[in-house]
Amino acid sequence: MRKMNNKNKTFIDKLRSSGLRPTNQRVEISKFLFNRKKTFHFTVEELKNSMNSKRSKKISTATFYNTVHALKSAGHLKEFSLENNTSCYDTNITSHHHFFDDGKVIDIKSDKITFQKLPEAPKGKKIKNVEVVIRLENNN
Amino acid sequence: MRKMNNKNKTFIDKLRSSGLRPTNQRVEISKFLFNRKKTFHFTVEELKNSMNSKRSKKISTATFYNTVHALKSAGHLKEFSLENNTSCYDTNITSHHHFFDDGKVIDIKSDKITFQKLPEAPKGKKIKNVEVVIRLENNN
DNA sequence: CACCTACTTTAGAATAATTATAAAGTAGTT
DNA sequence: AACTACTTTATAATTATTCTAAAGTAGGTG
Ligand SMILES: [Mn+2]
Ligand SMILES: [Mn+2]
Ligand SMILES: [Zn+2]
Ligand SMILES: [Zn+2]
Repeated sequence: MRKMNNKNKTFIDKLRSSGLRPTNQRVEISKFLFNRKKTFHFTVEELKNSMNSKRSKKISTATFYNTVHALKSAGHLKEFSLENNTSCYDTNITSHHHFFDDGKVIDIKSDKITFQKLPEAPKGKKIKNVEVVIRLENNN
Repeated sequence: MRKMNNKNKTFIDKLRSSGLRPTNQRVEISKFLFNRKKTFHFTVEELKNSMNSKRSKKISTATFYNTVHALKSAGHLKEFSLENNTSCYDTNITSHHHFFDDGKVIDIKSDKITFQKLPEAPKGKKIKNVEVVIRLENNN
């Protein structure tokens, strides 16, 4: 049985609401993802390397994938594809947009982009969300 | 030496301007891609299956990948990632946007979406392009 | 506490998309 | 016809991801 303080509360709740028991591995992952000032973007491989490089007892790849998937399904993470066809996860789950700058992904707050005109959804369909990617290149 | 008529001209030129000699396999691929009324979206696997199912002598996977990559590099195809992290190619190389409806990808003409506000690029950078994806779901 | 059972973790195998390799084929040129 | 460079292809390798099945762990029960 593991002692838990109020600071742990939020990220443990995210596990619970994802249908996951707060085991040690999952708590560490959820803490790493959510117990920080700024949101960020990561691939599962990056997450695994960041966390496991600091640990003696490594967390397995399958646990990273399973935990991230459950958090994503519960709506605690957003997922999108990078240009090299790998999944990138976003701890910022608010509706927002992105700059793609070479490998880097940078948030654009939702209110920084507004539309003058948007098409209607085809009949029988409705719009689930609208996401903008602005690709960057160097000046000159 | 292969007889060629004017109708072949355009898609053979796309091969030449991609640095590819117009061999039989490449001509057939380029013809399949560009010698049609409407533009379309495809994965390499779909392209390979569509073409090879009609042929006795199959074109190899590597030739599909090599040819598509060269056409893409020369700007005759656009590439983007589907939600399952596979590459989708677009014979419509004009700047435009997409509906993502389950597995289906539908073009949105550029003038159907206009912006009221767009963010500036970070210093040292400029905007290469702006692409919008509108995800659809069923009504009700 | 001892036990049960369901859930969890993990190493390793499997899969899927893509890329690399290297041998055999082909075409344009002399 | 012979030469050479480019091309095609089968197959192996790689990468990201998912699956499998065995071993580990945690709550609840008596
Ligand atoms: Mn890939
Ligand atoms: Mn994949
Ligand atoms: Zn983001
Ligand atoms: Zn398109």
